[in-house]
Amino acid sequence: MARAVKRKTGAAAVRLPAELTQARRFSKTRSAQSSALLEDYVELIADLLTTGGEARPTDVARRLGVSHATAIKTIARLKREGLAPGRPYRGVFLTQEGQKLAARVRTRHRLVVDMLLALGIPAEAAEADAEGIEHHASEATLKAFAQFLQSREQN
Amino acid sequence: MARAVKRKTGAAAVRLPAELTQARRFSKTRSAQSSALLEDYVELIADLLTTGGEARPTDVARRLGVSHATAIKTIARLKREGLAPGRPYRGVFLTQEGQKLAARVRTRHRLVVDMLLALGIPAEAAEADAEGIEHHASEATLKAFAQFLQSREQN
DNA sequence: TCTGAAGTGTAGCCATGGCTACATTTCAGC
DNA sequence: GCTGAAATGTAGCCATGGCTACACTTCAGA
Repeated sequence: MARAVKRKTGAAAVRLPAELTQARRFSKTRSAQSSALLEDYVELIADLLTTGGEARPTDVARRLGVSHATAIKTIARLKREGLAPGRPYRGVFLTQEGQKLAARVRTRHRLVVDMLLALGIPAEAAEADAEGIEHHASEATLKAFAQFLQSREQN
Repeated sequence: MARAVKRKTGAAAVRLPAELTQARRFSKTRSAQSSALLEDYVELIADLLTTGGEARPTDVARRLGVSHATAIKTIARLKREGLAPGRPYRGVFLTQEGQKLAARVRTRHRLVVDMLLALGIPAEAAEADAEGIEHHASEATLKAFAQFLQSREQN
């Protein structure tokens, strides 16, 4: 049983499209994960700025449940990528681009949460799941969510 | 504007529950990501075993879109965690635990895909999004998805 | 039986995102 | 003004999950 069956020596060159499609899907999922972190930071910074007028690394760290060192390191990456300017010891802000990203992320987050709530999922679970789900919802999915919610409202 | 406002020196001790809740949510999301990879591997190995009778590292790598070295390294981790036994050069299999996990993951995957399809999302987008979403759907959310689909069928 | 191609495994590199420990800066209150 | 506590920043460690390069096994076919 353990012995491998006949090697498909020649067949390896004939790559099946289905195989490639699946590989592409996984790649997409992997890259989504790398941008997810930045999106979370930007969204949180925007939230801190609007509610408190300032966004300090310590607050970011506390809200995300990571050490302040981790938060500062990631914020440095935000700066490198032109999303969040800020001078040392003076808190962090958002560039126009950062603000646009934050707005998009916030809208998307609310949409996903509303969708889950509409399905009858308890608030706490809906919030928690949305945190993970939102980074993997394509435009098509978001549109479908919006349409579902809209059709719901009309009844 | 850049100057930080009054430090809330004493208030730091009075941790808001909302803050902790959010931090907990993010932690949960982070840990979900670490198990997501193993789940994907186990699901794929199960699929290869049922359709082809064997699961070879190269096939796994090809389907996931990673190098064979990466696949082998992760499969080694599966072995360490008691999910997938296998002797060198003889393909990989699943322990009972691994099979149970695979079954759970497969059911969940299909549920998420069906849900997205039911919302009118195109098949390719539904498959791709499900790949990311499935790892973040709690029991409550899965139950809600199932109920939604069931109510749909009755109409 | 031999051999070479394909598959498998190993070594070692990189980036990311965690962490702790330590150094520096700021600023409220004396 | 000083000073000490809190915030901020830096250094360096670890694990994970990618990769390439190279070494070793297997086995189909000559």
